[in-house]
Amino acid sequence: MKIDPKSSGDLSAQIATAIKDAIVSGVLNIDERLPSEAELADHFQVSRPTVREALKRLAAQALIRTQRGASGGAFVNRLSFEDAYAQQITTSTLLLSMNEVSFETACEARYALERACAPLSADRRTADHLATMRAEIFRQSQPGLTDEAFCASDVAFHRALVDGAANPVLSYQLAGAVEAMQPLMNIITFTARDRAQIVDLHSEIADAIENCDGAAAITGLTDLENETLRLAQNVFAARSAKS
Amino acid sequence: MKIDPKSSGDLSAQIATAIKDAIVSGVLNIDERLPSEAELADHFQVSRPTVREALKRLAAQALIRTQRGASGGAFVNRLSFEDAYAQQITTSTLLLSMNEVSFETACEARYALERACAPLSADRRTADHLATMRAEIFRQSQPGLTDEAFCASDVAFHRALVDGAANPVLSYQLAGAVEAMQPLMNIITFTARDRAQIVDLHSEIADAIENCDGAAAITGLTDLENETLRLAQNVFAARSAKS
DNA sequence: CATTTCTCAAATGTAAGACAATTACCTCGC
DNA sequence: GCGAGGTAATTGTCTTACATTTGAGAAATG
Repeated sequence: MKIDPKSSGDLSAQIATAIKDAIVSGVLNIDERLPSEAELADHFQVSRPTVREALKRLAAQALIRTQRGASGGAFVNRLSFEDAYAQQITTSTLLLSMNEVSFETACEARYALERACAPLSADRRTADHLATMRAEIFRQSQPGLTDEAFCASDVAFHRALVDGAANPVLSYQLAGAVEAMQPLMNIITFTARDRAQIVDLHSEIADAIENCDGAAAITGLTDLENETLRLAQNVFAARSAKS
Repeated sequence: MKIDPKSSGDLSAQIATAIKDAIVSGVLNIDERLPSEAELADHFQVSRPTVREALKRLAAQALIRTQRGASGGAFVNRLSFEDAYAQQITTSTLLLSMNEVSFETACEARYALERACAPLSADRRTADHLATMRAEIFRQSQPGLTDEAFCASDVAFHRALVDGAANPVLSYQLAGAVEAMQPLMNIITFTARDRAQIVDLHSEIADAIENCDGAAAITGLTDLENETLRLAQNVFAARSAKS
């Protein structure tokens, strides 16, 4: 399983890679126990702290979990969709915030992906998904809502739309695209009129999904994308005019 | 910046979270140097190995990079699209291999997402993208190709298609969906006739992209999805008949 | 005999100190 | 002025030790 080829980087990185390869290639199966830290240290001819650093690298990626006590140790972790969601969201968020991705680019990607889900969601949505969408629409129409809460509700609405497709792989992929947009959306300060328009479009989309009309849902999403872009342009124009 | 709230988990996990929050919230900027390990240990009132384990967790997520020597240390890393690609691909691959995702579900997600890129790619593809697609099509028509090489070329073809959309966020999202499918595709042993059909569909898609015809590209992708599903069903039927 | 409690061993979690390796910076000699 | 070498700072690694948790078996007790 565990040869350590003379590659580059720290020892802990090399060991982490070796173990990761063993997991990916199936040498180590799910829920199988890894050798103890002392045994690994002996095997790789390094000290225990070095092994521990390697294990922490893997734990950070949710590849293993550790348990203390007798018959404890490190176990290969089944990567759950929830773990993957979380990783996706933080990675996507950082990617957008650190790389000066234009609002247009991020928006385009998000709505392109959402439109991909729309026909499936129109086919398969359950009453539960519809109820969530309607509830978020209602919340969004409440006047006292802060901008942050409005955006959070927006995310919840779109999550329900995506989850309606009943395809966990799609949900996983979209989680990053939808949630990572929230910080960008938060910079738009919505006027009452803006919100009303968005809520109307949300209702239009929800209607289309309820009527199992995928094409109408796509149209609604496209309209929403254009509206979002228009609002963003206003904000950016006002900002550059001020400076 | 760095308070350590009484949360759960190991000390190293808590410290890693604290630093990550500082990065995400902007307290630490890109390329800014973190305090030295000794200073962090002093600040958090833990030992240096514990701090190191926390830093390794962050390094595993490409959030920081470290440098030895005087004026070395840990620096906030700009999360590049390439780093994010790599993370996405390994996460997606493990997610599919560890969760008994059906071939149909993965296939549906992949082609739904690709169809989302098709119109954009038809609009924006460069000669370079087209050339890559044609070259991969040519390679796929060579008779001596192994199944693995055929699948790898398939991935390269679809990557070019996706990259043609000229939207790095889309490329990032799709990288996982496309590449993670490869292990699943590899279980299909293609006959010569299968390959010819797939190559024809690839050509059809490339033609559509060349002619800036997004609708035709979507049609071609849908046909390819159906063909892929048909092949997979044959394989699964043959397999269950044998057992 | 059943049940509770104790103790022990194994494993991870944490700490402290030391040394090696690397690298920027400073000083000194020319 | 400039190059060579030394020096300090910092990460990388090793060693040793102790603390904490947890399961399992032994022992005590009803």
